[in-house]
Amino acid sequence: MENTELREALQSLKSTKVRMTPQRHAILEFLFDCEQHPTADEIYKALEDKFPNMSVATVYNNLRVFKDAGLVRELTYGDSSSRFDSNTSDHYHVICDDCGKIVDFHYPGLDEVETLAKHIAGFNVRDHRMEVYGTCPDCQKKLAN
Amino acid sequence: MENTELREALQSLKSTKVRMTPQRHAILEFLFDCEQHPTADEIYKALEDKFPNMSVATVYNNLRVFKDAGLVRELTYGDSSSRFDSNTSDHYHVICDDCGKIVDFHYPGLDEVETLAKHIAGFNVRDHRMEVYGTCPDCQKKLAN
DNA sequence: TTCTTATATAATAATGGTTATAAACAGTAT
DNA sequence: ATACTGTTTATAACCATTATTATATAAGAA
Ligand SMILES: [Mn+2]
Ligand SMILES: [Mn+2]
Ligand SMILES: [Zn+2]
Ligand SMILES: [Zn+2]
Repeated sequence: MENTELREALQSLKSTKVRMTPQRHAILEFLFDCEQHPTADEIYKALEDKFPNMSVATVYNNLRVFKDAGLVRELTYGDSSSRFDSNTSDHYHVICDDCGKIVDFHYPGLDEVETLAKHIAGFNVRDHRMEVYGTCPDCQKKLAN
Repeated sequence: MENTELREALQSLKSTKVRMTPQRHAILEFLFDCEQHPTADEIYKALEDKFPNMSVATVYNNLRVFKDAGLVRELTYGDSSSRFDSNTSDHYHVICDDCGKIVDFHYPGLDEVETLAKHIAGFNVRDHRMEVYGTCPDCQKKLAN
């Protein structure tokens, strides 16, 4: 089965000045097929068989294009690499401190928090970020040995 | 009035192998006096009059020492500089997208979120992170002009 | 189809926050 | 005094990301 969301993403890019190149298509396809949340370098390495001459800058450039078009979200974590998420619907993440795994986590939006921040701090609230940290089941098993 | 929390922090360092140096004391004092959430470089610049020869590595080294001792918390934001918070009590932050200002924000801990993450994802949950983003009152005024 | 040109790619250099290294230094214990 | 341990300073290295620029190409026009 073809990926519907990928088709929609390609369609939405057509309506702008953005041209479709084989590299761009492959990066977008990988992102939408990918269940995990890959880094730029992971995307680069995953495609090096198909595009042995692709520059890492091309990956970064395209990730920015996709981000600006609202097709992917960037997840940032301190000094380590950003991760990219083609799922732009509202969801949170649970992150393993040991292996770095990122698991999607659905939870009703924290509207109340945003409202309170608006009232207490006087901010014009746009967004919020929430993540839960801990040890994933796999790493729990490994640690038990 | 002397800063009680600073005294307690100094006391807790004494009980370890950590030695007290003038630089270390000044960095810790600055962090506890500072109402904002300074970057390493801001601390470095704030102390360059008192310690014209201090290395920026000394600031980073000490921030790590304090972090390991549980005296300060590091707030990370993607590719930009980390910020450091001497307030280790439970609180959240509201952050201005325009000027970068970080405002403390008290809210009952999101225990429910942690519990759900544990049940749904099977994680051994350790903690969580939550931030609200928007435009601060000052920047709202500036934008209104 | 061929032409045109704005956009994309690839190769490489630059950036900037942070960390590593190593020599000099400063307390403390023996 | 000497040895020991931890600290500072200066500097180099690291590494993810971005900037630069010459070359290539996608896509609309002719
Ligand atoms: Mn996700
Ligand atoms: Mn704070
Ligand atoms: Zn894990
Ligand atoms: Zn602001």
